[in-house]
Amino acid sequence: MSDKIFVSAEEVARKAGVSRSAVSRAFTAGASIAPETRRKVMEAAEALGYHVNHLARGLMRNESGIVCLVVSDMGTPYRSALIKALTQQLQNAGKIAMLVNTDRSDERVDMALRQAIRYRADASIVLSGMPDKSLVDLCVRNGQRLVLINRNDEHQGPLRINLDEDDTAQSVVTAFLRAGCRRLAFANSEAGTPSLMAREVGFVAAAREQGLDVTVERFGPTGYESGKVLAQRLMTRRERPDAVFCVTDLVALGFMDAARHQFSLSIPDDLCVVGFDDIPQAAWNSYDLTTFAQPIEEIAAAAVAWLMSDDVGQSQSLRLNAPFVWRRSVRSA
Amino acid sequence: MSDKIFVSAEEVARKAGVSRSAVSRAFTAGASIAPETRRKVMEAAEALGYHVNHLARGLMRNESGIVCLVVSDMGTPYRSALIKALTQQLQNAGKIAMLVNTDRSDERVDMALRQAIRYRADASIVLSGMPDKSLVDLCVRNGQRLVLINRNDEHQGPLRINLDEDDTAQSVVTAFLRAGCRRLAFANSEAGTPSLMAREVGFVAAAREQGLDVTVERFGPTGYESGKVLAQRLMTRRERPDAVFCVTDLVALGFMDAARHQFSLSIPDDLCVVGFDDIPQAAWNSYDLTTFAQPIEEIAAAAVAWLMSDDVGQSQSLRLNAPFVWRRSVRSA
DNA sequence: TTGTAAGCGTTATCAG
DNA sequence: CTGATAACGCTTACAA
Repeated sequence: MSDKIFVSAEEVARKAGVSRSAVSRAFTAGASIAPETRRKVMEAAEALGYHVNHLARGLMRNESGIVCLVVSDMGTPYRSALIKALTQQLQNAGKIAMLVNTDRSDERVDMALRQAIRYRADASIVLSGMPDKSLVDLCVRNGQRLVLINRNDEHQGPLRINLDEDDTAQSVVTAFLRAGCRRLAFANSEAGTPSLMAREVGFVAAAREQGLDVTVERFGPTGYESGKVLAQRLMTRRERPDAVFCVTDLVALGFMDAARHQFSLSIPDDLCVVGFDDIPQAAWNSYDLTTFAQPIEEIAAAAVAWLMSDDVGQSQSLRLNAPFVWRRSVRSA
Repeated sequence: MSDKIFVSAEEVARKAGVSRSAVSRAFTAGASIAPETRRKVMEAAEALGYHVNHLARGLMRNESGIVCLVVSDMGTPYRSALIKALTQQLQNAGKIAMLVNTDRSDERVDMALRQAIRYRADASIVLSGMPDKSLVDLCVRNGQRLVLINRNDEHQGPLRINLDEDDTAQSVVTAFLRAGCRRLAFANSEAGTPSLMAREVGFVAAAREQGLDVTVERFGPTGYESGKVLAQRLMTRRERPDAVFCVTDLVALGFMDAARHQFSLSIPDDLCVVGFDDIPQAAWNSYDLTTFAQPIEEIAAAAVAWLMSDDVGQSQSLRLNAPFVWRRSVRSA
């Protein structure tokens, strides 16, 4: 199938009239080599089209330079934005991203981690799903770094990056109350991941503190279509909600579209809506959605910084803020 | 920075009481090994947490299993959908995707291809930008396969996948005429890539055949915000267009939002809009955009099939269809 | 600063 | 079917 014929350091050495190790040194940052020798090597390398074999280098150095990104739903705005930020920052740090798609079953996350191990990835970053504990242990035991983004769990060893959502529920409730809303609802998916469920629980609790009940509805995957269905369900209730907190922006946008086009509701006059993520579409004129901004660049920066750092770094947990973004989907006064 | 300590085949061999090569065979599909021996090996491997080192395997087999994806604007709906399809299909074919972000300068595409060569990727798939001819040659010379998606150019060696857009311009003009539109416009970005420019040229030509002039406007990058600016420019003209073909869906959605919210126009009553790509957002209720569907799965399938195929495959060019998707942004009668 | 030589973890070859 | 042995292309002591 493939018969690649790459030029090796040996050939470069011959052409440049130096030893094999001189070639190696020429391509190693901070190696002790005479400028003149390096020039000769580089010249020969350029002429022959030589490129260091990172497979071999990784084998020797015990450091592949590869970082494995484990992701599902990568077509989604939030996920793709995060992938973009991560690949960019990894490249800036001299690493290269390997991308594993884990759509379908959760078992795939384990497969992904296995791939990472096979390629001796320096680290893995898990954006979706939860790897089996035994595999996490295996990674850690093998000295492979592991970053878990938004999977609030109790694994030992890896870096866990989560959002600090202590205040979000409070903010939303306050916003809704100020807007004069009293019939609150929460639109959730059936994904049931910890971070999503925490959002629901927090909102219900915060509302109760103000003496308000929340109508909770859950349906399907976490996306636009589910938002529409959730609107159909919530908006046909006897006590129609006048404010809804949607578990993500995508759900919120679907909700808004159904509310407007199927129920002829006006937003924010008849219904206030808040989402979560601040995907680009949330800012589009048709929606102008009030939401919380995922600190994407900070997440990526934190992940990369940690996996580049020298210290052993025991199990560590990081909490980042998701700032409230005020737009027009909630009445202001 | 990293001191990974993975278990090697040697250790497994010792534990299983067999030779190193037996272990290798146990993990090689179709190798001649006794079932009992394989069982012993697998058992020991499982117990020790052994995983074949693909760096070493790639070195020996001269086939890394890596396919390099070269992409810019990966946060965009179309791009991320294509990445998703490609990673999925590559995995199904037993390959793994390496992702290189080439945002910023075009020179980065060359850097990306260099990375692919360094990791001895079995193939590279370029979704954005144009690599330098010398690098393409280098890849080809080294026996690395190369797929260029939507970069209609004249390189030798690689597989080129393009859309067959011969009929699209015609379809759009016909649709606009049927809707009773006479003042046509084309909203383009300033990216100036061949495929985008071909869209413009084709549309202008098709309109002229019907005796109609097209007002062409170009602005900024190819995205939502540019669409808004383009609307501002086109809709303030003396002869206000009553139909616009936007170079991509993202541009079209921005255009629609500006037309509606800044010029209070009704779509499709005052203005007909057609886009290109059929990103998920085009189907959202707020837009319901008539557009052409990128055959994403077919593109991915074609790319993967070609790079898995055995035949030497001389320079080859593939043209896929982008079906017209009728929605409500164009008056039907 | 340079070259020599050993070794990284595999797989392919070739006897047995 | 199995086990030794020689690659694969590179880095890194070590000695010169």
